[in-house]
Amino acid sequence: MGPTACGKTDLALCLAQRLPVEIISVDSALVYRGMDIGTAKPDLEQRSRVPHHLIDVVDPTERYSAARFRADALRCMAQITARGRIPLLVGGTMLYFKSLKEGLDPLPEADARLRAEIDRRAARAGWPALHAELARLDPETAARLKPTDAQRIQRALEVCITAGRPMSTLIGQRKEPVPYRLLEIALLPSDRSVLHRRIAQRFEAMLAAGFLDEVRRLRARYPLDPDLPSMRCVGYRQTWELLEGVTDADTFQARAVAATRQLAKRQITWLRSWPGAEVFDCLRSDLCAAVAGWLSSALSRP
RNA sequence: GGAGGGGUUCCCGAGCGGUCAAAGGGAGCAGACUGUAAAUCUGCCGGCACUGCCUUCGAAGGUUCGAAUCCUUCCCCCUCCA
Repeated sequence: MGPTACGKTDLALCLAQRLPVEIISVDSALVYRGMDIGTAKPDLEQRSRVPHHLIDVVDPTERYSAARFRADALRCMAQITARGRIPLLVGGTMLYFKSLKEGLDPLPEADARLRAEIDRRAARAGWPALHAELARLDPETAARLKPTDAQRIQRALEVCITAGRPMSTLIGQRKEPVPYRLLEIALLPSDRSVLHRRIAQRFEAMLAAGFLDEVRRLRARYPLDPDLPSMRCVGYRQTWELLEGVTDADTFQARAVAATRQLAKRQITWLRSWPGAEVFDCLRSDLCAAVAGWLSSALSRP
């Protein structure tokens, strides 16, 4: 587990040379087919060296979810362990890690029609009005949500309406934790400014590698719109604005890099309070050896 | 050379005699997070011995009970005429 641009891919490939692992991507952006450059997806050469899973599993027009990730990851873990190998879960989507580790309550899944309906009402009445409605359906959930938190209000209403009962009564019940022993490793940069520099340099490299053309091709190939989860990914959202002519090139680049820094910050916030994780400085030069050493000794303990 | 416009807290940008440490936005920092999570949301954001004090609105003077706001000189920047 680690923030963007901290070196997860390199570390995973290095570890794969020392341990019998297959890699499972824990990343909400790597799941999209055709979104390669902007997501810093491991390339085909890298993926040919070690089996990778949960990369390129949906089109950018589709939606993925934490629940779907959990099911997919558990299936992969079963298959990998059946082959006598070790699943190496690598990524920065902390909600996915959490869902996998702790399980999810049996909530209804997303309902696109209902969400569209809720959006229409919000456009008319405003989110605070929908928050007030949630307070009638489910006071407990409304109390912990801010009237400004559109996304969670929408989800809570969706759950209450489709389940026919308050979301708060469905939560905290029978969550099933992962049926595997986890060795949790958190990568954190000892110096944030170094990570920020890496992020900027990596974005330059993405542009040089044809990131803009990648997005143009995606737009030509799929009926995309800026509200899709895929097009709200860091970098893609800003590129969309550039291609639509609402920003200039300089603003675009500054915004994309800033959005990446902010993503890293949120990931770091998760990791700081992640229970049970062994923390390594992702900037140390002997990172792979250090992690491999810790892993093999942890693996040798029953 | 002539005519205008402008220099504001890290950046952009409002303010145009007191209610101004100075709107708003961005960046940054901190945090929250159950099927959208690379999403969404919240707080902080000049300094300090912090219900107050100190430093700040290009620089230096001046007017005033009181100035980022008015006057003078100076230093930069931009537009236009030549």
